[in-house]
Amino acid sequence: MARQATAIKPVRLADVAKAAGVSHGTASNVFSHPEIVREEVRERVKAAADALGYGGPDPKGRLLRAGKVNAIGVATAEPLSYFFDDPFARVVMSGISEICDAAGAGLSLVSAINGEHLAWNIQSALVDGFIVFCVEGNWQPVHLTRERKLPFVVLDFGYDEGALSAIGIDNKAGAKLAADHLLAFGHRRFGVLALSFDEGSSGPVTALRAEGATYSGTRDRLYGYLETLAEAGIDAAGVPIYETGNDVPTVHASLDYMFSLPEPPTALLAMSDRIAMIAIDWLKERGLSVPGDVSIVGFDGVPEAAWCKPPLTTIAQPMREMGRRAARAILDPGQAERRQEMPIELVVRESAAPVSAR
Amino acid sequence: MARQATAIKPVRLADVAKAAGVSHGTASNVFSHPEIVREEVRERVKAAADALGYGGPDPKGRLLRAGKVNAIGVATAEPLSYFFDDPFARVVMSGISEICDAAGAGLSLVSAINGEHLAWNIQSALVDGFIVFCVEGNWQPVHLTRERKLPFVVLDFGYDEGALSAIGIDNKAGAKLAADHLLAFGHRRFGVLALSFDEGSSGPVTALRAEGATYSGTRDRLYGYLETLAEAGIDAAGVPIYETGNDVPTVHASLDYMFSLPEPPTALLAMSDRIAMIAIDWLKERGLSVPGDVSIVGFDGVPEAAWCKPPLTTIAQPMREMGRRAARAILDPGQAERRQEMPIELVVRESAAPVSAR
DNA sequence: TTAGAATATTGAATCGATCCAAAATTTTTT
DNA sequence: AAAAAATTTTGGATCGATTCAATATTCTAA
Repeated sequence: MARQATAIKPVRLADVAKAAGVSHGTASNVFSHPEIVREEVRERVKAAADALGYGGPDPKGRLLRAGKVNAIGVATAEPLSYFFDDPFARVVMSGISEICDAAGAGLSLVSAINGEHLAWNIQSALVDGFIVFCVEGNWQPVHLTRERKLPFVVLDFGYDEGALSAIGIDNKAGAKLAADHLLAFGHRRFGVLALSFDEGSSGPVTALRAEGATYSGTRDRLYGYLETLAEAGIDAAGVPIYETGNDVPTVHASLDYMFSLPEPPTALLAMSDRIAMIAIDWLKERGLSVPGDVSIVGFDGVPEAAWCKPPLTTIAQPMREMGRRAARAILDPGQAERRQEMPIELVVRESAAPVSAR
Repeated sequence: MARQATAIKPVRLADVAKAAGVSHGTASNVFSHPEIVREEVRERVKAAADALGYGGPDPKGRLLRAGKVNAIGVATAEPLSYFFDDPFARVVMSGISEICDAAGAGLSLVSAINGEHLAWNIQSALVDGFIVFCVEGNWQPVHLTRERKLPFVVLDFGYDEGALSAIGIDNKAGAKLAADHLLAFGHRRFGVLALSFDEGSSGPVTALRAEGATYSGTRDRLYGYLETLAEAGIDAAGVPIYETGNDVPTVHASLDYMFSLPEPPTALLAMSDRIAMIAIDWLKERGLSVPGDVSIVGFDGVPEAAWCKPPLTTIAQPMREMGRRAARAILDPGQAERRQEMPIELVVRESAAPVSAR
């Protein structure tokens, strides 16, 4: 049997109907409502379909009439591989999948690094609604998606324009939790390993940096840390803050900076688990023990954080549940609330401990 | 601005045209070929669209005319979350993503645990072609996909019906590589931790078990192991073989079995990295050192295998490249070959070492 | 001013199905 | 055997756009 892919002229339902000597209405029924057509006719039509190599009703045609695609779109401005590589995204996607599976819905991933493609891809995506991964405060996909006038939910990683239906967390409260935990262990010398405040920037900064920040998540986390420290009587202005790009080189740079200070920190507040894990590796390589010499608390609650050495104490977002909610909001758009704030939680593991006696 | 999701009556291009007092042909051009319509008219139509809350040309309509969806489908009979959770799948997906990104194509994931949904989802997926993850030798999605008469490629994890375009590896050759490696270290007492030969079966087996196996991958790997051992003068009939379900309980059972034998193995041939990693944990818990007391070689080359303790020696499949090829085959169906056999490679890490002197 | 060229706009045909009211056929009832 | 009821089949309308040949309009040049 030769490959069929090269079929020059696709067979249409009408062709099958003609060949079987029935109306197209009947032919359609054979495939969509077989129970209402007489057996004899049904067989004849099916035989004709087989003979012509008909691949079943083309969903393109069906779709137009049906209206509903039965698929939810997930959009991001990151490359598509983000969905499979990024630990955070993966857990969220897993939650989304769960709901799709239960509803028998499909999942369409839409992305593009290059802006032009992104626009087109979002405009032409065949979906009933969008979940937008608004990573790194890039709002373009949000706007594009909104244009489609389809149900959509923003998975908000630091974005809070009131007007849209978003699912997010209280970043400031999360940061407070982290700082409180370290404070309770008696730490007084802190360092903040921040995420970007604006697209692509990095380097040592002061608290003022947060003011005009594009990424409100970063800003809120910083405020959460600093306010908590201040309440504990620590001079927030003296706390070194370094803006990293959530990648190895900038995190290394941030640590080079902090540990060359006259009074290096004994406690590190990392705004992501990724940063924290990179930091742990760096510290171990420098012969500093975690949490013996330096304690560190991450942020996000990525699965990897549980396997790393030592297991990372972190602020966990309910990622899977966020995914579930987002998917439900699309599949059942009626009851989407304006904004859902999910609870965060301090997950105590082994990377933070009482300040050492030495 | 109120939520739009509840729009009772979606606005159609024709409505916009009417409101703007132009033909629908012109209205269509405003969106699809704006350069050929006079500026004044263009603005008028756009204004009308805005006023009516038109979300842009509905891809459902456009699609029917255009023919091409510009999306590739990935189908499996596993739940959707498989794509985000399974380490093997993730790497393959990452390769697929790469090509989709480059081509500006979307990615539609299709699945269903329940067979009925699967059929429907595959039949109604809006895609230009399918990549089928034929895990665990479940052929149903393959047949369903073939029915669509679209380009499709099977990512073959142990399936080799000649008639279809598949991408796979030479399982037997891979198994030989693994066995040779352990043989070279002087091992003479082996144990085989097999994958299933048929849907859901497990337990201790003999080489005969492979004969009628549904899963040719499992069969070929077993033959590869056994033949190589036999060539080295080892009595293949004396090698314990245990069929596992690639999960913790059955792998534990397999180890309980092997290590209660009078002459427990010093070298383990695992048919998947997952099995190997579960085995390593089990061995360590029993106080057996790897590779000091027991050497083990995995199969697949999953990323985790590099991070585990000790890092796993394994037979790597070029998963990412398999994904890339599959995606290319769909996007450019002309030159899909019948079957592509990808090279496998022995990745030497630390889980296998010379047999200990004791 | 006007013929001719260049540019814009129109509207019918098309994509591939499903739906549904009406017509045809078969079955049941009287 | 005719009428009534039930079951099948038909074919036109529809979903929402794009395309393209034909027509209308505007611009240029004489």
